[in-house]
Amino acid sequence: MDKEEKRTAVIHAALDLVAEHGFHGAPMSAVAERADVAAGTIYRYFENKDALILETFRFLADMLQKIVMEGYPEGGRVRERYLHVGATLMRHLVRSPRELRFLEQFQNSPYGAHRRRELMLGKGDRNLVLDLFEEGRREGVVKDLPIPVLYALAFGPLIQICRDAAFGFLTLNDRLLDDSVEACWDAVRRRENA
Amino acid sequence: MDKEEKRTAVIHAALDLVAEHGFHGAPMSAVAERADVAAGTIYRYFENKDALILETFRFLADMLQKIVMEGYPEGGRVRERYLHVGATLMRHLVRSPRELRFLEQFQNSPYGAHRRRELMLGKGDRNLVLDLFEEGRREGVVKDLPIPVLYALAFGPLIQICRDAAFGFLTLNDRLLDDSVEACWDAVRRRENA
Amino acid sequence: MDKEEKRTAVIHAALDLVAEHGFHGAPMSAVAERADVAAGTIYRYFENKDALILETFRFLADMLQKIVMEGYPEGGRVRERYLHVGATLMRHLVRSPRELRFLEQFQNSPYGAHRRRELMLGKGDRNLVLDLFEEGRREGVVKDLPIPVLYALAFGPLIQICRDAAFGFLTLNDRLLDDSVEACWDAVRRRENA
Amino acid sequence: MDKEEKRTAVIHAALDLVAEHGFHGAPMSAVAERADVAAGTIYRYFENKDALILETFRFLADMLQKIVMEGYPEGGRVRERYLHVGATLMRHLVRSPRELRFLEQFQNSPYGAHRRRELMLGKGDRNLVLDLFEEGRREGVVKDLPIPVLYALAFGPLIQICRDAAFGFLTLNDRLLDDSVEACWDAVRRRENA
DNA sequence: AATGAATGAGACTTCATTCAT
DNA sequence: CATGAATGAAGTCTCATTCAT
Repeated sequence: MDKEEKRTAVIHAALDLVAEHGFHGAPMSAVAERADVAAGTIYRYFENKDALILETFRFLADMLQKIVMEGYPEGGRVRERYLHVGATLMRHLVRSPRELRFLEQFQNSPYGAHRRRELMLGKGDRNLVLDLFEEGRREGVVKDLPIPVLYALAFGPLIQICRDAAFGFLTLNDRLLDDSVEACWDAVRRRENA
Repeated sequence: MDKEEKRTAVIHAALDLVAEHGFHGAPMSAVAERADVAAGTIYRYFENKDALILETFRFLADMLQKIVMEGYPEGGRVRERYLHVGATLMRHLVRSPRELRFLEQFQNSPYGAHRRRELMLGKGDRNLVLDLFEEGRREGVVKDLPIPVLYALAFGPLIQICRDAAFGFLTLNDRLLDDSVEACWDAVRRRENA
Repeated sequence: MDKEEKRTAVIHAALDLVAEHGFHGAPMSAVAERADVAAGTIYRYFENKDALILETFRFLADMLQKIVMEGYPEGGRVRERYLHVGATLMRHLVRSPRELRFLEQFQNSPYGAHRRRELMLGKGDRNLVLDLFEEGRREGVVKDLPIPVLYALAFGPLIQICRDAAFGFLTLNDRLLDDSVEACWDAVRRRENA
Repeated sequence: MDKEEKRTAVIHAALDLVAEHGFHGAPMSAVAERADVAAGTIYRYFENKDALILETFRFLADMLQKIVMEGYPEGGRVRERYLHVGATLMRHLVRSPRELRFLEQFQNSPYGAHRRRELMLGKGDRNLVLDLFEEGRREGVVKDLPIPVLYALAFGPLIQICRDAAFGFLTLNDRLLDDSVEACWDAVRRRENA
């Protein structure tokens, strides 16, 4: 196991444990054991527990961004692009309840209180969703509401629905999944528009 | 201070501390101090910490239900009734960041993992929101989607928006608040309808 | 064992262990065990390890001051008063190698770096040794040197000699003890004087 | 960097770190970093941390001895020779608070508990100070007290005074420095003598 | 011979819970 | 019933030392 693999192993272990048992149930000792490294080793890669959790989040956020970018209809209409993002995101999360659980745990925790907005907004030069909403507003396709509101309308329900699916409150098939994304589009689109 | 008062004092103390500092910052000793009772006394009223937190959540959920019931347009149309619930809820939470914070902390924690659905669905003989959605579907006013999906579409964004407001990412005025609820209604209503 | 006894037991345990094994060899767990209390109990009486060590030092310093005050020739000449303090101090420390060792450990440690001067100078309204030196200088009995220098000349060797005795490098009888104090007096007294 | 240089680099690093932060603040990893060698390398030159600290002390003790021997008035009178040793020692330590701090840290630590006497007594065939005192006693110039007592009287205060100067409790000029050594001489000399 | 990543024992401290008063 | 001191398991993190490269 080389250096990078070990780092990744720790991140995966943290992801798993937090997803399964919450932050409370993910002591560093357990993370170490699951990653098959010694407790002290974690501290060579991460300054402290906060840093580990934060990097785990970033690892996940990066991954999601990559997934969403695959097949992204670059030149397409705002609606098509949003539907792609929403559906791709859901499809992935529904199949990865572990990641979903982690994101949930993270969002409302001392760790992630102020990082929420990093998710899915991209962190490089390009900000996928922000661009989408701004363009949509300019074109009059999307309601003239503040970005955080649009963000909440467009993605809040999707994640919650995946969560319900993960808990077994709901069975998600492709049809229902698409309908959910479409319903969110109804929330953000201007009513005069299709 | 009689028995019931003491119980309530403990619940309020727990609510405050969890809201302010998270579960992490709400040790039983601090709850006891804030409630002005001895640490051991809490255990006469609540079996353990989990039970205390859970009862605190229920206390809050009951309170929200009462608030939402006030001025509820019993005989009105589905749309009006939803708009009342959504707007009343937001208006209250936006002014009570303490309660909002607690609910957030609770939702994604070992404590509340499986209790999420209790909120706002009522727990007595009557289930406000459930009735609303079922009636709406029957009448063809609301999309024919599973209840959890409708629930996510209708309320998920509202709470998230309040949270954003609490964090200062957003300034909520009455207009924006109403527009947000209206947008959620767009998500759940059948497009053929107003 | 009542409250104050327990506090004292912890202080004694800390004193013993630091004296025997140095700060390094006095982990809180060992202090707890020696004091016959649980590890957590210590923290009811002392905020943290630093505080425990500091209070242990103060306990000792107070004790020494009391011992030195016994039989102190209040109205006597400076020489007599110094000889009393020096000899009483030595006599006590020679019989209490534990206390001696603690004081040594304490002096040059992160804990006591800046507290050195508290020792024996008294902390209340009255400062025994300071008064002694100032009076001696005024009367021309003591050399006109800064207080810290006088302090070093008058007490430094005494403590070192006790230490040597504790380590067995030296056997101290009453005669030798008195001669040592007398020699220190020679260091601080003006040569023209007896 | 050849073998001996590397050894010396490690010793210097240990000296610096212990002086600046105490033993507590001188982990082997930090020593290695400061010495610009790998952590493991230290163990090729020193069996363990204790050994490193001990050798650092010896390095310092040797250095001090060399310094004191410079300009030593070999054939001179006991008084002159003592004054030379005392003043040279003080002058050096006052300008080298780093070395002073190390010696302090060392003296009362698990490391140096029993090594104190090595300092300044020389370790080769010749024992500078011992010879001085013995000769002084024989000639009747020095009090007839055991060597450790004379040692404490003659050198204890000097080091303490340097320490006070290093801590800023005292400002040492040449005059005060000489007076201090002279005062110590008063402690060891027989009163009938000059 | 040198490296430095890995180890894991152990340090300090917190806190849910109990129980003698 | 209430109290709150006591408990001790468990958490985070450090660091002397080893060993594969």
